[in-house]
Order: sequence, then structure tokens, then C-alpha cells
Amino acid sequence: MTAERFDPATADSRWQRIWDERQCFRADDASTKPRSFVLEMFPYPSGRIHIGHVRNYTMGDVLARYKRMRGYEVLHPMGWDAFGMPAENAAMEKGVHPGGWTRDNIANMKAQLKRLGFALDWSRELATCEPEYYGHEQSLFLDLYAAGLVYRKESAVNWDPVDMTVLANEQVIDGRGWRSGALVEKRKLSQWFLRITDFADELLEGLSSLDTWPEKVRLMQENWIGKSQGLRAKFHFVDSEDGIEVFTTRPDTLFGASFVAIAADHPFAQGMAANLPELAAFIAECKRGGTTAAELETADKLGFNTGYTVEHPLKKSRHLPVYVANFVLMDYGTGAVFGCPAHDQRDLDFARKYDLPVTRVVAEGDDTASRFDGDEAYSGPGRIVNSEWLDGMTIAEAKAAVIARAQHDGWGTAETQYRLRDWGVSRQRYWGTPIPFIHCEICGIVPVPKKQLPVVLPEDVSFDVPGNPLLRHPTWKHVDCPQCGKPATRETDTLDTFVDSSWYFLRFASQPADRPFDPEEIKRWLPVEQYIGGIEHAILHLLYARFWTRALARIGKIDVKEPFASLFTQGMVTHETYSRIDSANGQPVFFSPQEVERGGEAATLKVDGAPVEIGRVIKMSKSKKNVVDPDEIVATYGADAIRWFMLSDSPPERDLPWSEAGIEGCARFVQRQWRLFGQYDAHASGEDKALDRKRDQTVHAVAQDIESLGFNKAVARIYELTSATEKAAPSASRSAAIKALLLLVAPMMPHLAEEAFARFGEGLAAEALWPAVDPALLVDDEVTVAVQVKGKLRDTLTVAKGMPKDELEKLALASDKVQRAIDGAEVKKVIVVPDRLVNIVA
RNA sequence: GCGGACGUGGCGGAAUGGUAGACGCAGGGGACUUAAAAUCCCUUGAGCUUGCUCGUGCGGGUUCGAGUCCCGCCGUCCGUACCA
Repeated sequence: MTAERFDPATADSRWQRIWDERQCFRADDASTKPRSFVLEMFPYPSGRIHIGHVRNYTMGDVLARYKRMRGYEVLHPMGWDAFGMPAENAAMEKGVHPGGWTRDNIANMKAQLKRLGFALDWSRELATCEPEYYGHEQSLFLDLYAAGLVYRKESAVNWDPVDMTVLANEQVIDGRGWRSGALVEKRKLSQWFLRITDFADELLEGLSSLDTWPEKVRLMQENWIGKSQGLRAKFHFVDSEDGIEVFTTRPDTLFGASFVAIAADHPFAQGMAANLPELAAFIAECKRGGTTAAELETADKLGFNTGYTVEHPLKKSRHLPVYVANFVLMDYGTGAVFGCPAHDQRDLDFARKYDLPVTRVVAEGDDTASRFDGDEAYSGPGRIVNSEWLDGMTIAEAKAAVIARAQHDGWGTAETQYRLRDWGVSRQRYWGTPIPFIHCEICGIVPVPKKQLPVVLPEDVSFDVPGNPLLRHPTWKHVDCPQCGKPATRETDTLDTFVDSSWYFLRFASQPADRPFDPEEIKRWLPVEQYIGGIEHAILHLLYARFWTRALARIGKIDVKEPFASLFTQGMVTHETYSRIDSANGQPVFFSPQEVERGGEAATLKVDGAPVEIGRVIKMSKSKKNVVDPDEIVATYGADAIRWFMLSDSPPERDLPWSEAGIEGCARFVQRQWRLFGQYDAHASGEDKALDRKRDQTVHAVAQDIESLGFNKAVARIYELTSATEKAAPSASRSAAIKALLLLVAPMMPHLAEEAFARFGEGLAAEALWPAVDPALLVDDEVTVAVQVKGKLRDTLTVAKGMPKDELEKLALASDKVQRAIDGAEVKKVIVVPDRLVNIVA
């Protein structure tokens, strides 16, 4: 006799304990089974598990459990991306130590994850903030340095002149420091860089092998790398051997050039500024503002006419003015461009502002006039015009012709450029991996000897003043130079946290104490079969992880080139917002879902019963208070209900709107399944062919859906089979369908499945195999064929599968409905798609 | 600014170029009950003349046939190199 209701409050933790005790989800390195490495992006330990994490890890969990049922040895690990700014912010705001804060958060979040019943191998847990992890990272960083892939150069940061500290882009709000409110400026610092540009071509070409990655992610990475063929050309100063080298991807428009613009930090600009105070002032002006691309690109186009002119390389008599301009980036190309305003929007904006000539050199349709009106540049296709010997060529022909001429005459060369820049990894912050170098006045930059690793962060630091505590720590940075033994100082910058997440998957697969990993073990587990995480990581994290893997392969540390064989980017969890306008200041005040009573069309505040405004459905965020706490949901409805919700309805790559009604529906479905599982009768007899067919078709389709991560479709099919099974009369077939259903939902609702399966006396559902299907049952013997007249549906026919075309046509024409629709007109054509449709064109 | 995606009933969505709206939620009606909860059954795109018309953000196009392919718009979201 089964209990009437499934009680997650007692069952969830009981099964979680049993899985733990039996070490059900421990990955066996020595296993002879085929292997599967399922990985979700590890979380930042912010304090509480966010519902977005639940969605991410539920998807991975279903796949991991499913793979196990299909006979794979599964590696499904979890860890913590534990360095980063929020810990330092907490230290400043609450006076807690970043380490203590982070480790407490990890303990809390780990307990939360356990309550959700994820099939994780906790024996491999790691946190990037522990020396046992980052010490190995320092060692790998030194290896990359030895291979010439690490170097130092100057680079700009956001500088807060009041707090005298470097700001992250996130800490710059409307051009001002978030704490001081001071106008932010750019400041140059000497920083550490990784030579990712050495891998630009490899990373680009590697994308084509990642055919199970989303097309959009590959495209975004391709555009980010931004390979372009162009011309590097020298524009000589008038009557001088000196000149300015520019890079252009549009050499075809060279005759349309009307000015040359160089970056504010271009050596020529810097040199001229020494004798030209107005230019020095302009360059200082360019230092205002932050360093983000969006900010640089949308800033007003500003220029300074240096008074110098250069010769047009194709027509020495034409002289072009040289401007210093804020929209030219020293980091890209040569830090100098020629402006062709008619065919580049930025150049046009600039030309209109400074009243420079605008000449059309690419025909726009029939328009070949050299005069160019309006404020919209033309960047489309067309023949070259107003360009002497280039006239009449296509853009591609003209590009080749100009490059050929430049090479022949010696003023330019064909060049491949990348938009991708080297990766600056220095951060002027405490809570990160110390960069293992020592600055010695005599020996220069000296790597920390490997036997002195890890370089451990000091614990005794203070956050009472802004800036990097490592810099003002009384003793930590003072060391003797490993080379000459004289007093020297440690590097006080720490590594970008993206470095920590660029190799953690390797450490999951293999974690010896004395080295970062064992290459043989890496070979057995990598690449990750399925990686799942947010689309926000489409470019940076995923590109950096690909780069580290290739860099480590290049220096012979591992034998894998691409870390993630398959990638899936899931959508966010969203929720509507509730607010009222505060009459005092006109600003909205937000309320959490717990404070609000939600009716059909309206919502009221529980405390006063008066209405609140229902806002748009947006990403859950603390500031909008539209968050729900996974822990509370688990306590109210159980882990399986929230897991089921995460998989239902929305396709996993799209946003999932949270709703109270939805989670209640899921909790009801858990009970509905429980009642059905309770009706299992191992001794029932009798056959139900239709149900057998439905069962095997569902098992087959759900397997395919899980493998392609189409969880919402799998869920819909499970609903259908559930309804069909409930309606069926008792039979052996019905019992088989119930058992199959139980195993289908086992990866999704594992606690319910265990509780029910225990009564079958066949061991643990977590160790059960996926139900087998009879291929003969997968094909239907009857099909429904649509009958259209001129593309509009008029009738349907139920016929034997595989009926020949001419018979289908005859049957379709015999239909009353079809004859009425034809209405005596002549039948001109009949299209027959066997087993699907007949379309009559009359 | 640049790069990428998305847009289908009241809502989330389904649909190898071939019957638009599977499945779920919400709503309406009913059964059971002293009552409620739970459960079960029926019903639900719009319009009208009840067997027809219109319907997949907007405007064009290709096709026997378009939610799906092409061109041009509009709107929303994500990334933009120091948030993770």
C-alpha cells in the first residue's frame, strides 16, 4: 500500500543521504566504460544560489543522470569561481574579510545545491581562491612566460583621481567613480599581458570544428577576433622622408581620402605635443572618460588639426591635413587611419564637423556624382568612380589593384589585421591570484622560482582606505631577489579572474597535489562532452578558455586543443516586477513577490491591500526585488517540483518566466506521477498494443530530446504518455508504461523516482538503465494526410502508411469537401507528398 | 557606435518549406463533497451567416504551398575586452 502523497520534506534528504553514502555519482578514473564529462559553468560564490544557477545545474544534471543510465562513466563536478570584486566590496561595506566571507558563502551555497539533489562528484570540489588551486595557476603562468606568451606593456585603466584608485568598468557610472563621484580619467600603467593574438588564426579556424556549438556563439567569436585583410600604407609628410603609417581595410576608397587621423597616444601626437601646448591640452582632453568600447564609440568625435600635412600616396600633389582624433585607437592597426568620409560613418561625422571635403568614390546605384550629400555614409556595394585608373572596378578589384600598386611602388604592403587584442590580465586588487613575479632594481623582472610557489595572499589586510591592500601591506611585498639576493619587491597586481576560469575544467579531470594536472588523465576525460552556461559568456570566458587550452597544448602540457566539444547557452530566469511610485521623489519603489498578492489581472500589496503596478517581465535582480529564493521553493514544494519547472515550457536557450502558478502546477504533477506510479502492478496481464507503441515512441523521443537538450519537448511528451497511461485499463502494457515513465522522469525528478522505484524492489533508480525500445513499435501503420485546394486545408484522410501517390490523389479528388472547394473548376496540377499531403491546384 | 539573437492565443510555447496553436499555465462550465481542498470530465485564437473568412511584429518578394527562405523596417534583449 502506497502513501497517498509524496512527501518531499522527508524523502528528498533521505535519498540525498543514500546517494552520498553509496557514492553514486563519484567518477571512477579507472572505469572501462565509455566516458562523458558533463560540465556547467561554476558559480561565483555570491552568498545564495540564484534561480538561474538552479536552471543551469538542473539541465546539466538531467544530462549527467541520463548519460549514466545509458551506461557511461560520467564526470559531473562542481566548484567555485571564488576570486573577484564582490568579496572586496563586502569587506569595505561590512568590515568582513574577503576570504572569510567567500568561504562562508561557499558553505551555504554547497548546502543549497545538495538540497536540490544534483548528481555531483563532490570529491573533486575546488575553489579558485585556495592556494591548492591558484598555486598551480601561478606555475602554469610561469610556464607560459617561459614560452614567451606573457609580457608587459603599458595600457590604460579607469582612474579615480579622488580615491586615487583604479576602477573596474562596472564601477564607472556615467563617467564618474561610483564612490567618489569624481570624473574618471584614463591612466597608463605597466601591466601583464597574455599573447592571445598569437593564437588568433588558430582560434578562428578552430571554430569550424565546433559544429555542435550554437551558430550565434561561433559568429560572435569570429567577429570578435575580426580578421581582416587590408593595406598598411605610408603617407609621407610633405617634402619629407618621414611619414605616418596607416592601416585600412578599404584601400579601394583611397582616392576619396580627405584627411589623416592619428590616436591621441600615437608617438607623433606625443612628439608634436611637446612643442604645441594646445595639442597637449587636446590630448589631455582625450584622457577624459572611461575605457569601454561603447563609451569610446559613442563619444562625440573630437579632432585637433596639427597643421601638418601629408602627401596622398597615389597623387603626391594632393595634400591631406593630419588630425589627432579621439575615435582612433592606438590598440588597433597602426593607430592611424585615412579618412574617406563618403563611405565610413565615423569619418563622415568627423568631416562634417570639421568641414572637410567629402568625395564619392563608390557608385550608389546610378549615383556616380563626386558630390556627396547627407549625413549617412554609403558602405554598400558598387563600382568605383571618381578615382582615375580605378574607375569601373568592383570594390574587390580595386582593393587588389591599390595593394598591388602600393607594393610595386614601395609605399605599402598587404597586411592581415585582427580586431582581437592581447589579453591584459593585471588587476590592481587584493582578492585574486598573486602574479608570481619579483621586481628587482638590478635584475629587472624575475619570476618566482617554482619551488617557492604558491605565492600566498596575506590574510592580514585592511580595507579602510581605497586602493590595493597588497600595495600598503607592511611586509608582504618585501622579498629578496631570487637571482641576486638583494632586497626587491613582489608584484602586487593580481590576475584577472577570467584566468582562474580558463583551466578549471582540467583540474576537475585530474588533481594531483604536486602539479596542475596529469596529462594522461586529461586525455581520458577531455574534451568536455557538454558544457552549459549563460550566453553572457559567449565571447570572453569561452574564448579565454579555448586560448588557455591551446596555449597549454602548444607548450606540450596537454594533448587537447578544444576544451568543450559541445556548448549550450541557456536563457535567464525572469519575473514580473511590482512597484509603486513614491510620491515624495517620483521614483518607483519595488516590492518582492512575497509581499504581493497576485490576482488574475491585478496585484495588491499584502500589508495594505492596495494595488501595485505590474511591470515588465525582466531578469531577476536584487534592485528590482523580482527575485525568488530557491531554498524557499524547495522548502515549500520540494526539489523535484522546482527542477521540473526549470525544464518545462520555455525552450532552454530562451528566458524562463517564473510564476507562482507554474511552480504549483509542477508540484501537482509530482503528486499525479506519484499516484500513477502507485498503480504499478508487476503481475498484471493483458496487452495494449496502442499503449506499447506510445510508450516506446515516447522513450525514444525523450532520449533524443534530452540529448539535444530540448527539455521542454521531453516534458510535453512525458505529459502525453502520462495522460495516455492514466486512461488505459490495467494490463501488463500499462504496468510497463508506468515503469518506463518512472525511468524517463528519473533524471528530472530523481527523489520522486527513487521513492517510487524503491517499492518495485529493483534497486536504485540512480543506478537503473534507460528503458529499451522495440524498433518495430516506433513506426505507425496509419498516417493522416492533409488535403489542400490551392494551399488551403479542405479535408484530411487517414490512410495506410506508404500509400502510393496515384491512390492518394484519387482518394483526395473523391472527397466531397474537395469537390465543393474546387467548385467545378479545371484541376491544373496535383502535388502529392506521400504520407503527408495532397495539394490540388484548380 | 559595433557585433549577435529574439518577436506565434490571456501567458510560456509546439510545428524536416506541407493540417498553425502539440504540451503546460491561466480562464469558463460541470462532477464528487455538508463545505473547502484535492481529484476527475468538458471547453477556450478572432470574426461572422456553423462552414466559411481572417490570423505567427510591420511592408514587400520567392513558391503549388511560408511561422519557417530572401529583401527592407520596427521593437526588445545580450555582449562590447577591469562584473562574473
